[in-house]
Amino acid sequence: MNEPLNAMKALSDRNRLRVVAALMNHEELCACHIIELLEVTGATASRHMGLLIRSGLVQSRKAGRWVHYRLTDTFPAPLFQWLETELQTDPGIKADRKALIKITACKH
Amino acid sequence: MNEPLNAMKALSDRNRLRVVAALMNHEELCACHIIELLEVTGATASRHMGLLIRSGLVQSRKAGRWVHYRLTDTFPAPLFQWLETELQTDPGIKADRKALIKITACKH
DNA sequence: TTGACATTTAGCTAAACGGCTAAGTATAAA
DNA sequence: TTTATACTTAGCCGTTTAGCTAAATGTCAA
Repeated sequence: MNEPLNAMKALSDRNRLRVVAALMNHEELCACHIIELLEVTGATASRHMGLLIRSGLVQSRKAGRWVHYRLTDTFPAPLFQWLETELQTDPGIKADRKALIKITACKH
Repeated sequence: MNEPLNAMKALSDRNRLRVVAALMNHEELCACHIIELLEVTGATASRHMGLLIRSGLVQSRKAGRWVHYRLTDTFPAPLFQWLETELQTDPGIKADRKALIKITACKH
């Protein structure tokens, strides 16, 4: 039960769900993008990402000073499918998608 | 985002996930069955079930002094599918399934 | 109506959690 | 090597949550 339980715990926070939704549309995001999207401190973002990584839903890649995050290739497909359909029409997620266009404009 | 978020919150607790897993195999369970399965007080079980109902994943049916719970017919199918495959092999869930045979032996 | 039983609600406590700041680590640039 | 930058870790604080007991509510039986 631990695998689904940990995934549920990881997704039971609004900001972490926002990050996962963002990663479903962006392949890869830098820590600084996530900080800007969530409007939290780097410390807070880092703790959220650490939890997502320990849950097995997200993986990170270090490139110089930057860390890039992406969904793992073992991200549960049914979960992905469900979130995709549910979050498609969500106002908050749509606002995030729009914000991310500007946020990801400056590449690292 | 609220619909998936509330579902995730509802399933981010071990005992509530156990209840949902039980309801995936039993169509309908009485409050007293859930109390016996989780080995918690009636008050605790009631609070968990209230939260599951507010999340939209579970519905209740009052029959005299007893309340019966079941999954809603709008329970997200992808979520159901994922849980079904993941929980199938889980030792804790398997133990619950076994325990439920005895627990549900006395019908109301 | 009274009593017994099933469940819910209210109120408490301890633990978990999400936010922050400050300090630590690692890498790149000067 | 020193300084600046990107991120993580540690520690604090207020809020939420899961458990409990006790009291309230609702229903059936005597």
